Amino acid sequence: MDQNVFDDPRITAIGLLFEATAGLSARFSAQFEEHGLSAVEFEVLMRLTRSPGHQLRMTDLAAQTSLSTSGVTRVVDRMERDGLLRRRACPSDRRSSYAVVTAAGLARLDQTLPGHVQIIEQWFTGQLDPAALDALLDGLRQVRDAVHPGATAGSTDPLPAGAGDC
Amino acid sequence: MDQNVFDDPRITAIGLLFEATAGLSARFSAQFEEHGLSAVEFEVLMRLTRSPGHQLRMTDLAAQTSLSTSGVTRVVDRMERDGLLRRRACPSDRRSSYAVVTAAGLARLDQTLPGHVQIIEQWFTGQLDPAALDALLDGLRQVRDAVHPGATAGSTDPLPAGAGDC
DNA sequence: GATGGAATATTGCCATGCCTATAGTTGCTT
DNA sequence: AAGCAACTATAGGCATGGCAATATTCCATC
Repeated sequence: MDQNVFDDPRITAIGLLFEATAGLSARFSAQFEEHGLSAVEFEVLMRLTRSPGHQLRMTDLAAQTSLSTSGVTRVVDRMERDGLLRRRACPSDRRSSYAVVTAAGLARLDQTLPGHVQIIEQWFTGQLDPAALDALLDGLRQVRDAVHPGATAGSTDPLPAGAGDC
Repeated sequence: MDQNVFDDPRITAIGLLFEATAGLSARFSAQFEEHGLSAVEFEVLMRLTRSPGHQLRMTDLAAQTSLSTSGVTRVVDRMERDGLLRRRACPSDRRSSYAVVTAAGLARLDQTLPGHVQIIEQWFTGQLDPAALDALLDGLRQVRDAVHPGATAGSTDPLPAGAGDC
């Protein structure tokens, strides 16, 4: 084991990426908690709310988040219990069901978003002058397009419909 | 709930960061699994191996990873069972114990690292020309320094000793 | 119109890891 | 020296979420 491996610029680079992301995640989680949400619940709320009709099939929601389908079942269970979502049967396909954001869910997201955006501004976008930020985002976009995990959390991607026929 | 919120450039920016990171994480996890490691175990192995004597106190290991102290107890349990680490009592302070990387642990890391670095090169550093990469890393460094979560995964930071007196 | 394969959501079982409580040390203060 | 607060590692209880199995529904093919 060569000690110099740790000084490899690639190791350093990936370390920077993960440390920056982890630091931001921690701040987000703390703020979500103030509003009674977990990071996953916020992610789900964002994805649903920006989808047509504020709804998605369970499968599509899983594909667009960091969760498996069973994970979606469970987080939707919790959020339905808390009144943030409700399930709606799909009339044209009795296998499917939709998760729909309720008024309470929209209100919760409304409460949470300003602080969320403010944290992004304070610790991320606001840390860099506009040119540096553009350069950073261009680089990230290129990496994201390359590694493309489907569509995950942040929701930058064009929406792959999913609301379909119901 | 204003639909335009989702087009806020700050939301877009944070989305890019998290999607890129998530995509890389997924590739890493797949490769770690080929070598019988989880992401956390790799993180622990990296942190310990780059520390003086290939060892850290449990507390320091927790501070330098994404785990709590009880999380460290449990991951060290597993890795000790698998022969990758062993515990060593600290003679000068009977409260403390060290996690020490074994020869098998070093060998496992040796097996894993080349592929890991290759993935970084293929999907991250190699995706950008040198100037763009530098710009990206400068931006990340600035964000990391601002949000500074202590020392986490990637291990870019100078080491806060921790091997101390034993 | 049957039938078999694909799709969908859910559940059981399990691993992981956090929070809190606990027990053992240490060292400072009186 | 006795007491006490801080520190350290661990264990119990709990929440989360993945994988595999399951039941239901759809659809294409015969």
